[in-house]
Amino acid sequence: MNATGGTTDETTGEQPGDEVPWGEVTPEAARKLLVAAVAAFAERGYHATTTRDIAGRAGMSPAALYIHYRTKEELLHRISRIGHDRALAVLSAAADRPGTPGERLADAVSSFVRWHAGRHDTARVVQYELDALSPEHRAEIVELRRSSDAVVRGILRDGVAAGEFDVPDVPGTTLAVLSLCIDVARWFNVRGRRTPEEVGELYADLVLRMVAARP
Amino acid sequence: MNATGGTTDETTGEQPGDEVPWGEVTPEAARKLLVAAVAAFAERGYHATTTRDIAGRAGMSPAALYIHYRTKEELLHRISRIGHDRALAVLSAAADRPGTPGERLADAVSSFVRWHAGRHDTARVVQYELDALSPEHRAEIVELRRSSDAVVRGILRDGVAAGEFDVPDVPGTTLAVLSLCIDVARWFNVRGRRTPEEVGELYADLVLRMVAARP
DNA sequence: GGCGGAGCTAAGCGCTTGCTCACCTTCCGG
DNA sequence: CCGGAAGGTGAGCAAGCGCTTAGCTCCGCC
Repeated sequence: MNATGGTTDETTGEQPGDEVPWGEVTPEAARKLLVAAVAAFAERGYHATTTRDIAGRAGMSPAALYIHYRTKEELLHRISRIGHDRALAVLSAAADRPGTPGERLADAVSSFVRWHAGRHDTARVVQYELDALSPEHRAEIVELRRSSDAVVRGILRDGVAAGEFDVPDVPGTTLAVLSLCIDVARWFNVRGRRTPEEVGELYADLVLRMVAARP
Repeated sequence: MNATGGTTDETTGEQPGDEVPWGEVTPEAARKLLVAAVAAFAERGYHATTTRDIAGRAGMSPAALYIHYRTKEELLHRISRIGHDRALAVLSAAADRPGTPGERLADAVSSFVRWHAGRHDTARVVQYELDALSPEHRAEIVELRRSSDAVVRGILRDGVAAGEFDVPDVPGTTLAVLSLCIDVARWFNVRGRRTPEEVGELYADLVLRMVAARP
């Protein structure tokens, strides 16, 4: 079915289970357009990006976009939906692994941060272009976000119950932890000094200090 | 000159030294346009806001904007410049007050957070519309941002030198602290459960835990 | 008491935007 | 060998954009 025999996968250095970046977007042309849109939205923002710009980056004519997507907003929605699903999957996987609350929290934070740093263009679109979505699509994504919140809050509650954490304000601290991780997408620079792994480790340590019980 | 005799100041409940929100913008019409622009940019983003929208909110015709500002981008630049100056002033004032590094850090974080929460519409424009500025204007603002970084890094260094803090990675922790504070502008909601003061206190506590030396 | 300039508006210019449509390929089952 | 769907293009439409301009009103000043 795929037009070219050659593989055009960009190796992104994530876990082995991660495959091709946007492999789930099935018609090859639709995938190319979506990848181009992610790059454009991340660089300039949704409203400053034109459909001609997206099509141009994908090496196609502007009209081609409307064969695979009804509107520019639907394209953003597809990106947001898949991106949020991925981020939530990364977070949940870490949270569900066995271990002490401290180990699970460190794992969750470092994984989540690694995703936001490594896929920072996707993450930027997903986290910062929410308001460009239609009200219905926005509501759908906000619901996913509540799930992320629940995952982190769950770990904190477990740690408090086990006497391992000292967290006076669990909802507030959950908010702070997620905010810290998400904002990585804003400032992370590929040409900067830190790798996604280093930032993940640093942040896991900082978050553990935030919640650790004083002995 | 002003049409109505009544004062239209919105009381914003900041420190007494803070006066009218955008008092330094001198022709009254220019101030009204700028206030309208802040509201519009914060709500929809710079690129999704039209000059007609700004003028409409200010109760004027679209052409009036170009009497006081050369372009829409200059309006954004004025907002960014003044906003960053204010935020940096708040941060520096707290950092320069006498006290232990711990006290100064707590004071700096709570003040900075209070500003980002209380003036969250201004902060949102200032922190998240940086890329809409022209390269020259952008560079100017980035320079201001480096000053904020230096202020926080200075406190951390002092605390480490005094043996009060345990911070293995000072630049990285500086980044995290500032990121945490700045991102408040993104999620803070006036109709939410927390007041700016409460968030400031919570965050000051969390940051102190991040850097505290283990006894 | 007429004058000049500052402040503002109605109208609109030139251009770009999201999106459409008539038409052209390519490919595959009968 | 051919008919028709699927996927793509060039040209372009209506609407909206940032910004300009001609002209009006108001007011301090000689």
